[in-house]
Amino acid sequence: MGIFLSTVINRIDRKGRVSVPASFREALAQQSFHGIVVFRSYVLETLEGFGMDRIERLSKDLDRFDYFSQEQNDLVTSIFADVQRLAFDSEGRVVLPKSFCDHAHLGDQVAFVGQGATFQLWNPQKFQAHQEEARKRLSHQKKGGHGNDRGA
Amino acid sequence: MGIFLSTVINRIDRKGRVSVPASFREALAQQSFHGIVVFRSYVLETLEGFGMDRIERLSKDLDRFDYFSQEQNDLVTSIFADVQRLAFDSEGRVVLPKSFCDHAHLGDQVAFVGQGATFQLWNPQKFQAHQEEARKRLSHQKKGGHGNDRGA
DNA sequence: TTTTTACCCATGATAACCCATAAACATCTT
DNA sequence: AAGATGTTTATGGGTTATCATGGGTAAAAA
Repeated sequence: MGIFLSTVINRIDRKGRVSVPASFREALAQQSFHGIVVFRSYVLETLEGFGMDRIERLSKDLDRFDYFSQEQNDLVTSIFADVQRLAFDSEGRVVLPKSFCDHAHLGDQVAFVGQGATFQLWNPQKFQAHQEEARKRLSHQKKGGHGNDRGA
Repeated sequence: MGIFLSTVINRIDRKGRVSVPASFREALAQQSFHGIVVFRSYVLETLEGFGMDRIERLSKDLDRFDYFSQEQNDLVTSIFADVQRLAFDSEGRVVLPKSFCDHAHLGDQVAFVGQGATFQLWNPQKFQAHQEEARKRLSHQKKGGHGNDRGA
């Protein structure tokens, strides 16, 4: 499976369509489902995305007749219930549901942000702020003494 | 076997019919029985649903347990005795028994809620509250300490 | 009969599909 | 090195197919 790298900002047209970056589509090329899988982060104002195979694996992992694990139930109703399968059109675009655009405060642009095995969809301004904070945290950590965790 | 994703709210018409979402029907496509299998959750005010093959597998799984355990008997009574097989009409709709609508407090709308290998039927308002609670619990858990910060 | 259940067709809204253009990028040529 | 050319990618719009929903009617059950 390919990996998702760099940040690409694309436009949302009046029909709500966005091109998924070509490099991301390439990373998803050999999947069963021709499209992406997206859900609302329950921590950040962003959308989490990846390929169908990943959600299928997660489904197998969580498949059980155990109704009494609170955390598992929470995960299932927060993720599977929320997930949208967004199929590519013939040009490699998807349409984001309105509720998802609201959650991530998307206007007429989206930032596709590679995260390795997954990616995120951000309001470009919000992402810039988020990224700067992340970098600041890391550099303070370095100056402060004890080392990075897996930092570059 | 396909998996059940997203939440779709559909209307119950005056004859009691509801369209099962097309994506759910697709997930059930290669099953022997052309319809869904539903029973009342014994934990929540919701209906649990899936395809025929799964109830057959559940039957096999329970077979391996102790025949005379209390839990076994309770499960069998709670699930198998309660299960309804609901066949699709030519448009992919089913009719929910009145006792089931009462259990889940269904009025003229149902939320079909994907849970991966299974799905649930909810009163839309009740589900929204239920989902928000689940998300809140998860996000507190994340912020609270141990996990990574790149939460879903 | 009266009620219920299954099947058939009609319609409006929406999402998928097709083609056209524009912008970005890389390659080749002179 | 600059310009020309070709190719991939992103964007825009129009048209068709699919889906959810509603109603009618005939067979089956009560």
